[in-house]
Amino acid sequence: MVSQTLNEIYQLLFDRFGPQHWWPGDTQFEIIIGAILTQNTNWTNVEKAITNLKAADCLSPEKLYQLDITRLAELIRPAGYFNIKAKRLKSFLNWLFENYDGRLSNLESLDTVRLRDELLAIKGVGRETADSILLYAFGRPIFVVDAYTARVTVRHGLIEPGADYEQLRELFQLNLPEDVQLFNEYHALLVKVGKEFCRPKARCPGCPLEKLPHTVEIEYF
DNA sequence: GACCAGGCACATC
DNA sequence: GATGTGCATGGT
Repeated sequence: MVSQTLNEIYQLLFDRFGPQHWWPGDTQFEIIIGAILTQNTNWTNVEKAITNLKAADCLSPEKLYQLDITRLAELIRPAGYFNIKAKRLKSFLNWLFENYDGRLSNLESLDTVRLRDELLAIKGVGRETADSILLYAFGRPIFVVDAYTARVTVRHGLIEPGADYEQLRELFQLNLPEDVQLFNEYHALLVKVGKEFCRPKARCPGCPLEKLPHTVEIEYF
């Protein structure tokens, strides 16, 4: 039973690592900015960029909307891909101001499917970024998939190699209760175990999931 | 010095 | 629809 295995994995991870307190961020807006900045980037680099934005007093929708894009790129430089990410942050803010008066509170009344579709229409916001925003900034019951999610589930035979993003998201959403706090903690725990043990092309001694069957050889993923 | 990191858009086939 | 490439800093 898939749901049973998913529950077992969650318990093993939670028992080992405990609560992860995600998303690291003080405000709804900071969470959204972090979600864009962390694309294919280590979180410690994102923290430096966010620190710069705070020091420049630019971490609000109004300030960031008005900030010169060249200046914005300078501030977020430590997060890498700074030119493209400056554009992506601007495209989010342009959407917010042109359609919702620059107010995140105006998004709360949208249903989750509508909000997801609108986020995905923004250049620079893909599935993982949109779903991170939905779950961690808006508290919607959407399971966030990332490279770690794929690696762990493939290695333990829960899904076939090559499964796409939506298949992975359905694996969790259809086999777990629709619980925002569970989705929050589960995704964070998968990132934790991915960073510390379930790494590319590496065996994982000491991994909390070590005793579970591995149906896919490490070399393949 | 190589490899990796909490992706995405775009070109090409 | 699948695959390849550019984007870039900082830690291991």
